[in-house]
Amino acid sequence: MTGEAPTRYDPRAVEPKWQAAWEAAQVFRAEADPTRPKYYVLEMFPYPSGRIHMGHVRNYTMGDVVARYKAARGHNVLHPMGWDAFGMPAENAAIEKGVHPGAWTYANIDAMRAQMKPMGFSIDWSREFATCDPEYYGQQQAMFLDMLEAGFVTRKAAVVNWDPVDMTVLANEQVIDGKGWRSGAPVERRELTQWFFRISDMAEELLEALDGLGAWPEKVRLMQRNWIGKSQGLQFAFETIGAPEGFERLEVFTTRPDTLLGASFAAISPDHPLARALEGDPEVAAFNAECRRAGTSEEALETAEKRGIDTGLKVRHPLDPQRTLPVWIANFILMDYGTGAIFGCPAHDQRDLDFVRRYGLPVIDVFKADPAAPDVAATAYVPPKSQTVTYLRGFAGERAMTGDAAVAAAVAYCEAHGIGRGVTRYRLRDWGVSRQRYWGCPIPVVHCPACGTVGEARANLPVRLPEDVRFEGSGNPLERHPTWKETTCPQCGGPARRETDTMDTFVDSSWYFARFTAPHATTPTDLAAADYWMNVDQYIGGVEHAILHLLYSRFFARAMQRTGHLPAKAIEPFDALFTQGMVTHEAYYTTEQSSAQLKDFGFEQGPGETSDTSFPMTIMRYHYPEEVEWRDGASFLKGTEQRVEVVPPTKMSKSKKNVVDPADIIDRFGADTARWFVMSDSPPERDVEWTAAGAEAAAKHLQRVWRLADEIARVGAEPGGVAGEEALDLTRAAHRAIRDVTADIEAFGFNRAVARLYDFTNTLSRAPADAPGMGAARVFAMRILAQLMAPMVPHLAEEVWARLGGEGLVATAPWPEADPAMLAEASVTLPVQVNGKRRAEIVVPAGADRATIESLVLADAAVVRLLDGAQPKKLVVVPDRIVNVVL
RNA sequence: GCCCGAGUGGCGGAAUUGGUAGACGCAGCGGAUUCAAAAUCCGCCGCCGCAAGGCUUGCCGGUUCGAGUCCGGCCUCGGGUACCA
Repeated sequence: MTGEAPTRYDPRAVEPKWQAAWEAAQVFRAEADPTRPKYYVLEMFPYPSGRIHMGHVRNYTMGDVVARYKAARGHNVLHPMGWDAFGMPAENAAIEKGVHPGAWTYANIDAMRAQMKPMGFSIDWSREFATCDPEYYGQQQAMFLDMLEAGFVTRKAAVVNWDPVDMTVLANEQVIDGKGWRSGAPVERRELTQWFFRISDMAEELLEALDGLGAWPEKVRLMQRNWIGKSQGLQFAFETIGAPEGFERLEVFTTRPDTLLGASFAAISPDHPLARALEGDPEVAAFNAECRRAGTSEEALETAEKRGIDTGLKVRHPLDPQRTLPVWIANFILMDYGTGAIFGCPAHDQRDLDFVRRYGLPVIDVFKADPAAPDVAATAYVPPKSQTVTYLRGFAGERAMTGDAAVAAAVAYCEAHGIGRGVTRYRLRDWGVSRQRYWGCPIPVVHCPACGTVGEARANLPVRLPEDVRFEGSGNPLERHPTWKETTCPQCGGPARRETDTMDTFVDSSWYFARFTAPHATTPTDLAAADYWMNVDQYIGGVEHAILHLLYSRFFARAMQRTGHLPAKAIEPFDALFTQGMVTHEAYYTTEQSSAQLKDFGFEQGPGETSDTSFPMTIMRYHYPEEVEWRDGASFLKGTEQRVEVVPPTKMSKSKKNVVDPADIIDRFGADTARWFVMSDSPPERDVEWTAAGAEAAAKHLQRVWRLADEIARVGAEPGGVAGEEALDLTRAAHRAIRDVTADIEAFGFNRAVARLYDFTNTLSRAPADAPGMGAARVFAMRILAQLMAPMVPHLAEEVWARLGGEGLVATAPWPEADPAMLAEASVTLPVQVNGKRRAEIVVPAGADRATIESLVLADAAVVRLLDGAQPKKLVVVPDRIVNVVL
């Protein structure tokens, strides 16, 4: 070894240097090349909020590891990046700060791109686009027109949250405790005519195709299956007694027709036409109005207290016309599912049981586990349909049968007696895409008084958003724009009005993956490019998109294929999916006492109250991690005596201020440290908690690898090459590292790959440097280490590679192959259990047979002692794994 | 409410198909180096117990020669719930 001090690794200098080298060699530029297998890796593109956060770093590092690994394995890799750029936050910024949504969005994109480039991701930036580019949304409008013509689009009424003060439609997120988030006014439900994609027509096909998605997580397929919600059941009509004209029959859908004899009431949604028809009764009107005050979200409806009102109407039981059931309006019946009307069977449905207990309606048992079982009391009896039960009031065959069989028999019986018919229903509803907002893709349709609703002429696309708009927080800016909506009808040429709804941003993200294959095409896609690059081989993103985004994309790919925008093979666009966890951090807050006045909450001043009528309240204030310090086993606001409350790690969010800015980490430690940290420790599908100590440890390790490489390079390889047992041991360890790290990367076990790389680094640094042939062995091992680390920490890997005289760039070097001859193990250590507890271990040659192992075990001192002269009852031998002696 | 996950030392986690629970890392402790410190290197490190030994993968029960892993019943936390993206 020479006496020189090792050079220190300086990421600030090294990282830009290699980024420039990759740029100069155009390493990440993707060009179609039919001679090589392609690989398309895609991470869910970001919303341009303004800053990248650790979640982005983790997501894109995972994709980058895959992209760099696949490139090293000889694939022609496509790894693009873009921006999901339409959406509400831009409009909120416009309202709050007076900036134009477009200016705000493009400034954010510039800022985020500038933060992302220093991360050294292997992205083909020449394919970048934002969904708010007219070149993108214009093509989206063209496809909308194709889909309109092909029958994939429809218009119908839908219910929205309406803020009566701001005169605007609210997103579910903007409804807090049933009140508008800005105005504080109680939200109303309002029905609007909206544009829909007819995704429900594809329910069966989307369901069946899930079976083919073998490289998707099972949980995502399950969630989609349940979301589509195929169910088979009976639809029939009750004959009503005393109902208003036109409501002589009440259509009901049930998945449990076998429980029809247990019906004790019928119930309809407050939004059911019959419920509306009865609003002449002030009590009914008041009840319905009350129900409509809650938000429109399923969560709000389903978690609300179960309440109802008796309409006084009756219906006849179809199997027993002498029996009549009361008709209730109940807040838990969804108008969107089935027919908006049900019959209640409290004995076998917990929600119905809770309801009848509250309102004193009868409970009628239909079946029991066995005839002697007690009657239903506090909990409904709801066994799986596959279970055999005994029907007490059977009308459909045998008394003892499974629920499934009974349902089928009940449907057959009802069909034979003209009571109803078996139907298949899906929970999946059509996809409403209309948004009454400015910052979205305009729906390219014109309303003409003469021709009706007409698609805009292709020559007029894109229908651009107007620039001169004002944002005041009320109404739809496009609707209020003085001239934008005035146009001429593309059919008759007469004056007409533009559609002022824009599209749901989920539309934008439902085809961007296809656009990346030909981002500058003058048609939505280029079929040759799509044919080469599709499908996405590996898609990576958050599990929060498991249902909506992925289902909409699957629908869109099918619709695009049928309108000629994608090849047939792309109807399932994502071959493999990986859902990664979030990056979390503790959150910190302090509380302070304050006072508030009722008028602060929008209440009017009461008669006896003066303007200073106030009440105490506690205000919570969040603080950034760097404002907090630990002292005497407690946390304080830095430099003060104020105690800080610590919230367990949650998703990093601006509102909780528990964010760590990747830019700060890059400034301090470099991009490789950030990349190494987010790949370490936590399995990628699970949440990872960001800690300052972890980041420092990552930086230290990378420095250590550099020192080791530098030292090995100084010593160099002796001319004789690898020789000697110790040098051979190190070489074997290198081959094992290749085998294990490769397997871990293939299996998305990045944390395991990192652990193995730590292990291998330890082995390498502890190998005796002066053993014979060790110089060559160490140079070989160090180069392997650099290559195996390259997908995670590409800059350090290039520097080490260059220091060791590696040829060209690691980024373009082929992935190392493990030599099977170097992997064989001579002997194995077998644990010996006695009665299932480990008591000894024996070393046997690899592949030793049962007899050899048995004789070794029975001769083992510990086993002999425990046997104490007796014969074992049983000897379980699993060759190469374990031995269990049963006494 | 409903659907889907997750729970292992002080902490993040590891553990082919049921086969040595705790790899690797963080924190901590001890030592070397140093005038001292930083940095670095070496060692120890689940819990109880002086020890022999016993206990231990959210809780309760089961299957098995053997359970973190399989089955049944809970608890807690997280994601989604159709206009957040």
